[in-house]
Amino acid sequence: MSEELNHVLKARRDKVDALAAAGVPAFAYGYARTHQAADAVSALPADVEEGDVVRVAGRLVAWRGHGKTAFAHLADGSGRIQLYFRKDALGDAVFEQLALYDIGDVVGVAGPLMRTRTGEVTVRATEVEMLAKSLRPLPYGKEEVVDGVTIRHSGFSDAEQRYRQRYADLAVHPEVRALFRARSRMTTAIRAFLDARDFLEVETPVLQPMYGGAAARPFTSHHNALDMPLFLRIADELYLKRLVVGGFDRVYEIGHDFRNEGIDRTHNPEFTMLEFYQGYADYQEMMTVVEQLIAHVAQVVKAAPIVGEAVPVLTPPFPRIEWHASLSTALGRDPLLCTDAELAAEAKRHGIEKVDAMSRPKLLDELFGALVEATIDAPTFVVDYPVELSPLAKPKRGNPALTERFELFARGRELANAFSELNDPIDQRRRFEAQARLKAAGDDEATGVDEDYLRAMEYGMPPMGGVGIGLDRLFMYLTNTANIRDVILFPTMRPE
RNA sequence: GCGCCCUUAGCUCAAUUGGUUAGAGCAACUGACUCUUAAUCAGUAGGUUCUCGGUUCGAUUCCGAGAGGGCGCACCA
Repeated sequence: MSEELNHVLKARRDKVDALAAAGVPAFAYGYARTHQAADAVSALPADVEEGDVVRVAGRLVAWRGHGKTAFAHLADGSGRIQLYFRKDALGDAVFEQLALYDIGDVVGVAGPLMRTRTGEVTVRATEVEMLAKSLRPLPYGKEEVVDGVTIRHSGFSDAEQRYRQRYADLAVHPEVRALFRARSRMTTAIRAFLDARDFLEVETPVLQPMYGGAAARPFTSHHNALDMPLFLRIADELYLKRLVVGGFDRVYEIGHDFRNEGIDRTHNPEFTMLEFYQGYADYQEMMTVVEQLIAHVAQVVKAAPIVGEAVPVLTPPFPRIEWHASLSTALGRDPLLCTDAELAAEAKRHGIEKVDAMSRPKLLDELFGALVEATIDAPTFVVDYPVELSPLAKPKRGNPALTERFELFARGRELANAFSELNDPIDQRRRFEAQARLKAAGDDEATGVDEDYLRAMEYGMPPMGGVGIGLDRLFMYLTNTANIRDVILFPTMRPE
């Protein structure tokens, strides 16, 4: 249906022409509203039959014509309200124009509030105005009541089309709007939480001459005037820590990171990351901040309409388990004392595949994932990871085989990752150089030596705790959503 | 990247073992109806069955290739 309009679309185009012929524009410039729909509904006192004149505007979502009268429902951001049109109140000419109105049109209506025989607050229209003619029918579903239970038939259930045409998905699904409102409230709550603790929200480059702060394949681009490559960031970390050097002791950023990797139900190429850094704090302090933050936003999302029911009540402190002790218990032996061959044998025994191709850190991580992470349901901190698994964290005081790092797990998934941040530029240079060797050897996830970052560290970087939280994943956990595309307004899709 | 499944009217779905003109609800169009709310009633119209190729007297149905999507696996410190 590219060139030839089908009859449904054709009929709507014809109505635009018919409106134009009557001197009525199909697309307006504005409408002076006095009430949102929900406010208008509550503006009629219970004991009053006829109230004030209101002006409401929104989308026609239902239409029931009755000859010389018609009922309709109009929906806006607040909810919906019923409209009542009478030929004798509107006049013949205006009433006949209503034939040119369709479900989906954006209209403005003025008139006094009234109550119908069934008690529903309704606008008895004395004026009606077309604000935007809908040329394409929205796929509204239907509701029916079977044995007293309301069953909603979605008119728009194809997941692909809902992602591609999120505007239509939102327009016909109030629960989808509720979900994304709740997500926005979560972000607002995070900002309020951090702002109240003297964190400064900052913006750091998305386009970076050198990417780092995580291990991932980047998106690459090119700046024409400078004739140089630029990369979309894979993490915020290194720029935020530069700012701590500069004297902003507490900073945070909420923004998109970009990773040029596979797409599945928990991965989108661009995703929302919260990172925050607190000078003079170590990872123990950051654990307290994280559990308070998570518990707070859970409370906020729980208060959101419709989606709140699924949200768990979280009460700090969250349990803490040690990486080493928990894996040793699950394994029945000390993993750090095992040879590589013994680790590979254990991994195989626990159903992990392709163990022969795995490095020692990878084997440790796989074993922990299979034996411990997968069993964690309620939010739990895993602390003190082996140094092999944590190249960016400071060594643990008193045990240099471990690092001061924690991850927060819930429902088997990682929600947060944090360290006592490495602030020794000499050590940092060694680690960068190791990365550079991997990169030279063909590892496309390894990064190079970031000389500017080293220069910043050499000026003196305060000790600090740093935390990264993937906000898409956090929101998925809170609302029990299985697919990341359901919490991203416009997920990445192949071209149609 | 691998495996399984899906793609039929604007939307949601049917179509017997491969068999007549691919059906239904909603939406649309025409008409009736001045308190309806899944409004109701009567009628009309609407299709490149994802694309290309093959098998067959005959393909929505079977086979091959391709496109898009879903789920699972792999990858993602």
